[in-house]
Amino acid sequence: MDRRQRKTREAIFQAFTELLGRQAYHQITVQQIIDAADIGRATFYAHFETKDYLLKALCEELFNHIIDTAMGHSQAHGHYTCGTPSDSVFLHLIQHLKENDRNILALLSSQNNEIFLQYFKTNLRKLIHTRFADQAACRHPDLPLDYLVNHISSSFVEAVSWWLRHGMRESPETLASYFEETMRTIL
Amino acid sequence: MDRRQRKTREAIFQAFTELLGRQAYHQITVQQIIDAADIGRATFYAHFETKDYLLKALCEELFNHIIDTAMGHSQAHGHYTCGTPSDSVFLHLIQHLKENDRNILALLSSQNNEIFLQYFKTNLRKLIHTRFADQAACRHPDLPLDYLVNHISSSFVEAVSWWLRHGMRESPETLASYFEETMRTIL
DNA sequence: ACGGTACCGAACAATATGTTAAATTTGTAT
DNA sequence: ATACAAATTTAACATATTGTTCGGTACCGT
Repeated sequence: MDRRQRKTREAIFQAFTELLGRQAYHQITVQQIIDAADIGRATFYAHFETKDYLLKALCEELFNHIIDTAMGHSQAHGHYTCGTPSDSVFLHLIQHLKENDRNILALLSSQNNEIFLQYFKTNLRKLIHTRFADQAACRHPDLPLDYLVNHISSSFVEAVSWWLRHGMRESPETLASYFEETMRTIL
Repeated sequence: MDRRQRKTREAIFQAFTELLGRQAYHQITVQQIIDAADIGRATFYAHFETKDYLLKALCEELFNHIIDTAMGHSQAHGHYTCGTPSDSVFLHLIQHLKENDRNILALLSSQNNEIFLQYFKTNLRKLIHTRFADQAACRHPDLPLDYLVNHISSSFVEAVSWWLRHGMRESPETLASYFEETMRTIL
């Protein structure tokens, strides 16, 4: 990819996330992004068809990265933590979030959370499915697998969301233990 | 309230919900609502300052009603079902949803679900708090009450959301039993 | 150094928003 | 039944945003 393209694309993402930290998504105008990124109007539309597509691209970059590293983590350490392999993944996810890459915490906690949590949830379902489906299904043969996967992943996202709402007072370990406790019967 | 006001307010709500069944909230314009409701432009703004306020008003009417009746139900039948008072409330909630008052199912399931689920969740937290706080806190003294309430209510909303996504194939009783099962340790 | 391509800047039509004013219809209280 | 009050209508208005177009400029990769 052309160097110029990378730079403006990065500038747009940068400006966009910075704006998202201050205002709700719906209230942000393309013009604001253009001004903040300091680019020409036509340039923006050369990169993204719409504000919605920009959001989508940002989310994909963000969550694909998070889920992928978590995926790698859980696989790499899988055979070292046979006893309770679950908390390992979730703890790593929380810790990774706390590193606040690209100011993701602001995006997840602010007025925009509905949008981002939706993406988060969707991506997480894949992880949970490949990682814990067998385990959960074995413990609850009477529940549909879909239902279980949905319950686990949405519960985790809601736990993180709760954590953010309350100013992240708990340590990642504590939060992970909270989550683990509510999932005791399931995982 | 003036009869004319009631009628136009109702017409606006009617048109709005009907539109929400077909398009996403953000894509709906005030003009569309005006046309569908067949009212003058100024009239709309005399009733609602903004599209967002209209949404808020609709949500409040919708969920206040649902939660209130559920609240009443649980209190009225409380002493008859001392054994498992929990499923009673949740089952009634699901059944009430299935009656599809004001086409609420379309709103919850369509592209707008994030918005409505958010309202649903918020209102449900109050119900859960006054109804199950003691019970849950007693079983999990080491978890913050906030966390528990959030977990229960969001799990229920996610269960309903899952149910809708899959075409409501299960009966309300079955869904309630699924939910009950995942909440076994907690409630 | 050269060809290609990404950027700029300005202008453009189209559309949506929210407000205002006067005229008209309707409700309600007496 | 009447009269006053209040809601609705219609049309016009300024403003803001969107997405596109085009000629010109600066930059990249080879």
